[in-house]
Amino acid sequence: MSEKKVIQSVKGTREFYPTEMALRNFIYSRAREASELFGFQEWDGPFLETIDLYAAKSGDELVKEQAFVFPDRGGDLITLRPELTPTLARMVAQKQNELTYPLRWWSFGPFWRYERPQRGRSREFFQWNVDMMGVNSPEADAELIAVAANFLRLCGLKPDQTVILINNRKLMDQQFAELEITPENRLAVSNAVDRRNKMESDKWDQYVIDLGLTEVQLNGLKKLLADYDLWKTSDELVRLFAALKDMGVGEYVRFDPNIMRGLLYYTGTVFEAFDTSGSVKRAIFGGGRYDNLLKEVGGDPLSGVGFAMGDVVVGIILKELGLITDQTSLPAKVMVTIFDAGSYGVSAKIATNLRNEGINVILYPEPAKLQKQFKFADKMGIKSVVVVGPDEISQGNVTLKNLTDMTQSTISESELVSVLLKSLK
RNA sequence: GAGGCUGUAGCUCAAAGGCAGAGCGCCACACUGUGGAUGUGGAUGUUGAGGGUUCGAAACCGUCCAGCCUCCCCA
Repeated sequence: MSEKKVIQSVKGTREFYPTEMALRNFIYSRAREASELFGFQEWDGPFLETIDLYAAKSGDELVKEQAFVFPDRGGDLITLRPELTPTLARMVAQKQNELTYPLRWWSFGPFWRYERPQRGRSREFFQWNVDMMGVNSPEADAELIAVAANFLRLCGLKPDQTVILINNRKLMDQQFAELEITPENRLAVSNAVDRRNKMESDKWDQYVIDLGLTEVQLNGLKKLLADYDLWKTSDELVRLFAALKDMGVGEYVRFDPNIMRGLLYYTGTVFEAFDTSGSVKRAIFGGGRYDNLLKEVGGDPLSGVGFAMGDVVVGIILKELGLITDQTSLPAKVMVTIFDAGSYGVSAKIATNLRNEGINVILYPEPAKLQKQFKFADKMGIKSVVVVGPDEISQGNVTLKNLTDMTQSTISESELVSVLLKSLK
């Protein structure tokens, strides 16, 4: 440790020690549970893709600036996948007429983006993707939001700790039209809306004026963005919020006209989730309806709705709120000690019997002072320790110590399994 | 890609040009059949890397690397 220099990991990559792995698995298991509650099927695509797949969305900064691209030995440009949606579009397009719709798919896997690592953002991350394709209705949109809300609930995040903000691109487009904002200008205005909470108020006003809007339009826009009842004028949103209520997640959602989302392909409902403490300003997840995705990869038009969630932001929030109740990193609840070299065989057989009953057991790997073995058990969080010394062996007994309440009792070896099964329940 | 802050023991940090330290953790013993407590003792560093200035650098200067924050973008 003192002389050799440890070679650094690649910048922005993740190292999952058992504690971090438990967090990742916690997120993965909750994502799976939420997905499966709604009948979604798990799928995955390649981690490597050609750059052409992403080039279909030309002009996309995601690919040009933020993708890991390198030549393979044949000189072709290979990309570490920065997102899943193009892969989804291709895989659906390839079997478009064989698949059964509405199609409900979910996926959880690694992605890479070459950006500056900072809080909530790394170059390597895991992302949960959930999509429904082949149906276009506010109720379908509501189902996706309900999956996401159920994930929050399963993680122990309460409605007062997180909120899913919802808007609709069509509604905003119509409002922009009423303000007589030209169609060419609407994208830039959308981006301005996205950036509004990052800029000072008067600077933002000037920014919007610089885009070519009049004072009247600016004031109309500001009034629009403050109108939290605007959703009542949209049939789609009225139906969406009704469905969300019926699906039991009304507490988690709120209309917010300021949610636009940068991605160009969203055409209707859009949504993003945040933690209300504001400790992490980034969205926990985001998604929306896209109606024209398959055309770009050669398929027939097929509408869909989906969202994606990275593991980094939600991981920070779960850690901060102390919600990691999972004991995934607990290796075993039972440890069998080795009293001395001569009794190793007895201990090993006891451990084997317990394992045959499906109990996870650590057998101390060598004779050592009991003190040392107990200390190890304590540090590993093991609940029960079995001691098999000369006194026990001569009587056919074992001593079982409960490290949680410090009690211990000597019982016959034949009782051990049933006593342990009972206490571990 | 742009701007700012930071980097000292495993961790959190002190030492403000003059002997590299503390707390916690770790290891051993007290305790040869029992963990967390207590006591005693012990180990640990190319001060992120490599240069420069200086009699002398953890400190000052520039370079590189890494982390954090803001912007860009986004999960």
